[in-house]
Amino acid sequence: MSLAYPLDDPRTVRAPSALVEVMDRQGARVAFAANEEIYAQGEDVEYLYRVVRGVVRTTRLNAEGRRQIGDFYYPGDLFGLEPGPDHQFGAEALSGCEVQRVRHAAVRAFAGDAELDRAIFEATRRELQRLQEHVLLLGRKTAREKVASFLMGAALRQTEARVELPMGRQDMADYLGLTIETVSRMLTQLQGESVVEFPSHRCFRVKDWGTLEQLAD
Amino acid sequence: MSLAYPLDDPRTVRAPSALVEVMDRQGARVAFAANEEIYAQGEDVEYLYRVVRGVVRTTRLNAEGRRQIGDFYYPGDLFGLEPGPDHQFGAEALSGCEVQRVRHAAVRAFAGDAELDRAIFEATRRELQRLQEHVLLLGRKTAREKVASFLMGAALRQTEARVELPMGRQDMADYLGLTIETVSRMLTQLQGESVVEFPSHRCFRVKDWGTLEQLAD
DNA sequence: CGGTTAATTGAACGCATTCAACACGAGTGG
DNA sequence: CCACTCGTGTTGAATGCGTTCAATTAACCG
Repeated sequence: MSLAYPLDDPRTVRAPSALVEVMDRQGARVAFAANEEIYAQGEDVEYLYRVVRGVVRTTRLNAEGRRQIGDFYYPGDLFGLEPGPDHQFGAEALSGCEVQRVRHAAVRAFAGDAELDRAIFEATRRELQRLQEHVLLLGRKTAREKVASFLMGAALRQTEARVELPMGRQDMADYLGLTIETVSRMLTQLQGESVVEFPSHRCFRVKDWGTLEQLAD
Repeated sequence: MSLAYPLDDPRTVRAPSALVEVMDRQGARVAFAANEEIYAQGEDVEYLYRVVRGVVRTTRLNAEGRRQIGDFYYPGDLFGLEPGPDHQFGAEALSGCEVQRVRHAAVRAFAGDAELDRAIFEATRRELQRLQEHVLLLGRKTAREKVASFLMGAALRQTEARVELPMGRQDMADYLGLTIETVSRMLTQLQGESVVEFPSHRCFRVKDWGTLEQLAD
């Protein structure tokens, strides 16, 4: 077997077929209502998940109740891959959603299949890249830049001009390390400068790609 | 035994044996002076590295010159494993240091060895864990908590009561997403409260583990 | 329509930054 | 040994960005 050498750009790699096959054969589909918990922070890692429909968020709460969102997972994305034996972050259905899940034990039974190992490794590497960007965003960006980066990411995720935001302001804030008020102010500001336009709370359109790109770095 | 392993630290992540073997056989040792660049941000990923002596930092600069430190790597740690084909972060010798490096191509020649693949995968997962903690630190901790977390991490890295800090204040600040002044103030504050004690700038001792632990979460 | 939650806006506050001055230590040469 | 310098770290005062608290508005759903 061979892992992901040479290194390719994870952004170009989509759903790894070998893994999808195993998940299709061995995995069960489970539906979750909005805000329902898929697994809890601190729970043992048991399953490997894949989003079929809807969006999933991973969250972590500290002792004082401050919440940090790890990431948002869209249809096709793998999640639940964690470095340790227990979940550092919990997972919740953002909207009503459907996920496919398979026990790690079942995946392990297929170990030896090179393509499968590669698929899991790829997913882990993609996770690494997301986290690197997240660190950069949280560490050295202003509120304005954080929000711009977020909108940029959402816009790049879809091809249409009209971008749908599946999450509310609180989720955005907890991802960006800000408060809802600051997020709201920055959105108003960016809209006032005609960088973006919000026909409704959960939907926007980019009007000035240059400025947005520059702000997002 | 061909490899110097100057590690007495239980928390430091050691390179898995299969990988160490390959690096010993195929890898070259290279020495770097303090602040010398090991590889640049944006450069192609060519080698896999392992710290032999000294400490390495990974850094990323944005357009405005703001710097974010990804992590610090100690003897025994693997670094240079990145998710994409090019380095998102550059690597520099913090102090004078010695690293062992092996081309990914050489590692690839040994692919097929299950233990080796597993070793690289393990290293990637450890990287993931470090990043998860970093995200949490940057997103939802106060300056006081950030500095406390940093000291906690440094203290847990070694068994002795006297903890050596290999990096300066600027490096600490750029890791924590703060300024040197704020870092300095928090250190003075924690010392004033007898949580820690600094006999010199680069060396400290924990006096109140309970408080430090609580601050670090 | 109300009833409820989510989002925006305003005003005051506070934490971290900024800018500036000062202290300290290490290395160098008189 | 002291004076000098340079780099690094600390401290002070003022500013400002983002938060906090509070009130208002908008959206959603019966």
